[in-house]
Amino acid sequence: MIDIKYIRKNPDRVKLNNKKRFKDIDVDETLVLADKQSVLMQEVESIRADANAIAAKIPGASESDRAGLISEGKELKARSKEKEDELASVGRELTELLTSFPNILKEDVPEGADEASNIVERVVGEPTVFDFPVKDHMELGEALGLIDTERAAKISGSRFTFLMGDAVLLEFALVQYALATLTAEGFTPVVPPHMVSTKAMGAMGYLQRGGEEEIYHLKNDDLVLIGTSEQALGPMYMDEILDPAKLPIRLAGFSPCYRREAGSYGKDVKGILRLHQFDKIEMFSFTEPDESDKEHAHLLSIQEKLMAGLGLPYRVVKLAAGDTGSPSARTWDIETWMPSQGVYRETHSTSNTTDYQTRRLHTRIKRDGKNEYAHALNGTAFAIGRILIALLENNQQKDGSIMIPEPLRPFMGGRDKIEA
RNA sequence: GGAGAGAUGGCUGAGCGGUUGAAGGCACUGGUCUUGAAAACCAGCAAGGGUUUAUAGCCCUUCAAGGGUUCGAAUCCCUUUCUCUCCGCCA
Repeated sequence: MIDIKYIRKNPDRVKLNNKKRFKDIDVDETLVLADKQSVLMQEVESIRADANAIAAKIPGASESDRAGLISEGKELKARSKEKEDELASVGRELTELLTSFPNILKEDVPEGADEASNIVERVVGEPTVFDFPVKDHMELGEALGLIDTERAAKISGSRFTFLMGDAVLLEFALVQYALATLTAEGFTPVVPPHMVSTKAMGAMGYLQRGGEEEIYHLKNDDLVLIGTSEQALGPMYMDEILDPAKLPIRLAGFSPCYRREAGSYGKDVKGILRLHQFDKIEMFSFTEPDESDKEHAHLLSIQEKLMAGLGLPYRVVKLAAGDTGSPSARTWDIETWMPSQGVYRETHSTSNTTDYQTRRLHTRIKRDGKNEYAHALNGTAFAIGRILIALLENNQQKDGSIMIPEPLRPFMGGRDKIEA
């Protein structure tokens, strides 16, 4: 959600921003509605003030005055009720409109409708070269007893998998490596609830405009499964006022991610690139408003540090306006080289959501006696499925074994390769 | 899952239809006293929103959350959530 005051002050900038993001939202209508709301609010408050004044007179009033005051009070009450109903309906309409606004993009975000306009900022490492026929992660994984999607399909359907054996050890090695790196950076490891209330999910902005299609809903309990730990970490400080001295708050969430993948039938059906369930370590930061840009660069640098440790070839991409998610003001993706596909695929993402989520969450900080919305940022440390693909494919040897990156070896019993 | 008790300001704890936005205590802030500190004494001290140059004033809202009764609700009624005790179940 963006600030109505901001829209009022900069209507043209908001219009331009929406246009860049290919969102057709009526800014003028929103402003008309907002004005209507503030007029109504003042009317309601003034009626209430009158009603309060009358109620205060009654205890001391004479018997003869009493009846008159009470009927006057009744009248005001009825008038106030009428206005309140009107105000509530305008409020609902306005909130609905406001939540459809995307965040205001940072100046440096490239224009363009889709990923074709994304900017490759740098390429690190060279696409891996093999002097033998390259196998994809499924061939490798099945041969080594790491991945069994067929049996998973039998019990759960498509887009599920059994990770087994060294794949599991590799997952926990990645988790350990990431947590060691992140705690050194001041992150607090967090295992969050995997189910959150629809209220919390709604406050994170994931339930509007078709968002609910993507989310598993446990209807008996009105809980939803998180699609990323961000959805549990963001609402953690809902309705709280944070002490700026304690910022930034840096959280490293480890959790499964549950995704219905409703709109992706037939896309990436092979292997473990796109699953209904995968584990992920996610970075999440709350900062002061003027620190979020610096923090965003920092999150990206941590992602690159983690990648450098694994020695995988990747590139950093800044997403174009149309490819940037609604809550984000700027998003960088890290795309890692996938030898079997011969392309870079997204393995990491980091977004500065500025005050877009914190405004709905009412997560604020008090500075110089004033309340301001904190800024929130998120970034992938490792998404287990995709990083496993990259590791298996890039590190495969001619004999079908997989070299283990050096930083993971201490967590793999000191071994340097996975073999049959 | 069953039975009961509860939720009030930073903390503690009164209030149980009408100057109660909320007694008292602790903590905190300022002052007197003191070489300094402590103690004692005096004074101040909730938050959110609107209006405003204002962290002045004025107005609205807030005693877990939501709804209701009433001219008037922290106080009465309903619903929900959470906490505690006992029983049951369980990793």
